Amino acid sequence: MRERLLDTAGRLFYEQGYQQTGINQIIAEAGIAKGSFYYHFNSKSGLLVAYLDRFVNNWILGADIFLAEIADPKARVAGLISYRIANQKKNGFNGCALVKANAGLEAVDGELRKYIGELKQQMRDYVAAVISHSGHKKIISDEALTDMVVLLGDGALVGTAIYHNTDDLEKAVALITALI
Amino acid sequence: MRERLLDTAGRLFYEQGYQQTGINQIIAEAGIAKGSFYYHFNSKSGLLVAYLDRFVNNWILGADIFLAEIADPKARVAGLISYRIANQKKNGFNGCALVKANAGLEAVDGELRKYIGELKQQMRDYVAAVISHSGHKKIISDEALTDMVVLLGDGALVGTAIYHNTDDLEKAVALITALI
DNA sequence: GTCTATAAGATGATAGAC
DNA sequence: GTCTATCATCTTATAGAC
Repeated sequence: MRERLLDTAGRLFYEQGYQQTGINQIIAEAGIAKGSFYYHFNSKSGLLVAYLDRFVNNWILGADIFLAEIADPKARVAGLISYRIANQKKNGFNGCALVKANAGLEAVDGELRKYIGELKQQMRDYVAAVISHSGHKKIISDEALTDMVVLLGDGALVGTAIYHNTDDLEKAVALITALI
Repeated sequence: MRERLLDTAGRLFYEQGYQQTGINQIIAEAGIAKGSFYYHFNSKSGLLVAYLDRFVNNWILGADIFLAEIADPKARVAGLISYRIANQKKNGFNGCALVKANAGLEAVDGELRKYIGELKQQMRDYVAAVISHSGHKKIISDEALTDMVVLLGDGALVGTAIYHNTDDLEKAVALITALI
């Protein structure tokens, strides 16, 4: 039941946004009563935290699987963006789940925003690890390349969420490929 | 009155997000009755469109003023990001208004998302114009540099909205400076 | 652990007086 | 053009039966 709620809520949060998705819709689509929902989660924002946590875990696990297919360690750096392209094609071009969740919070809620920042840092650490094992051309430093991949990736996902295509992500792949 | 509503709503939309801001709060802070609000705007999303339109106009006007202070046309390319740093410091580190508004819409509302895409294109055209007059080193093409500036800028604003600082934007300045 | 019924309040929007 | 009063609906969350 808890898993079913997380699945349904995750899908709706990502497609519609956190604020746009009400408890009523979540329980209706999951086929679960309201009382049961509040047995498993203490509040709507508690559900959001659980969802974001699972999202980042799955993102890293999925990246491991995706990059394992790429033999050349240099190509894996560009593969970090290709992975995002694959994710977007699979999940409806709604951009980054963390960014979308962050935009759906009041400016007041610094606690939750801080937590999102920590999750984002986990993703950045993963990117940095891939780059450190890549043996790239060192046109720019490891750190600068990490900035490049993270910032270009996030910027391109912004375009993805607005235009509902992967054009910007493909531009990002081209820009990064020239540097590795 | 209409201007006062736009000012108040714009500030609240940007600080809190579109969905988080109710008509009641807008009219309370603007000191205007609900009936008067609906005399000036036909709906809440009508107000959003007017606000976004004005935002992009002001963004371009502000960029003109900001870049006029920079003598070297090459330095103006990096100045496009410095401009965003100045904006964020002035307005509370909430990222890009268009991105934030887009995240606050249902997936269903394709019409409004398309309009946001057009506004975003106006900003990109402005960036492309600055670059075409910059006489940069041509390490990469005009088009690739435009992608770079737009995507790095948007990506860095994502970090700004999450961490409430300009660290990522300053990294973007460094990356771009190395290319011009 | 799941359910139904309900609470208290906020939401966007409208009607009609002045 | 601005106001007050009101509408139906939706929101998150709780109480208590089974």
